[in-house]
Amino acid sequence: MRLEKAFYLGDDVVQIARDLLGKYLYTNFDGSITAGIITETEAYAGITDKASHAYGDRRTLRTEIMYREGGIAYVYLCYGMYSLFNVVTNINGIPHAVLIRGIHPVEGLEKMKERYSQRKQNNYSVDGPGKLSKALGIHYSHSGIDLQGNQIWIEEKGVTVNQENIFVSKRIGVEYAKEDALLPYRFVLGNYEL
DNA sequence: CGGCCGATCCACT
DNA sequence: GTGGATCGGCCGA
Repeated sequence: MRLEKAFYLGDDVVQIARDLLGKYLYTNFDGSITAGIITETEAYAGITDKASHAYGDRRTLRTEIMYREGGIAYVYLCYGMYSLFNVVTNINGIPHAVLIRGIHPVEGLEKMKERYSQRKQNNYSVDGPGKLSKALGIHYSHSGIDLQGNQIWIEEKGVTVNQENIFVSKRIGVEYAKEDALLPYRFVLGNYEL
């Protein structure tokens, strides 16, 4: 079952980040479907969050995507070579987003491998926001696309997530955000049952 | 227009 | 543990 629009419109981005664990992230690019179970997320809480690109109500061509109604992708280029995939949440005008940091591949493994063909080591792990975007064929040019469409979408497929198996921590790589860097907005899924 | 820097990853010591 | 790759976005002038 594809997640309905309402899932993305909630105003608690931290809870949504937690709820996305165990969901299936699908893509359909260049003729192939690839998918993975979401295992790691981070919440970015808009204009009051110093780690967010929208901190201080910074409206630019790039961040404008996050201000739109929830249920679309926000993808941006990081360190000049990595596309990082986020899910936009909340109503129009509030720039909340959830960064997907890790997945467990479940479908289209050969295609993912192909996208990694230039890598020297045979390591198909997709723990890491840059790596999973590459494996799934997500590019920063895809920023703004609708998650109800046929290119990127998320499904609930009955994975049982026990709250005790969710590890909570501060977010990665946001030291510049000072005190907000310490917020417990990162969620990692340990064991789960299909 | 110039310059700085990043929600990363990999190779190498 | 460390540094290089690599470039769009953002800011200040």
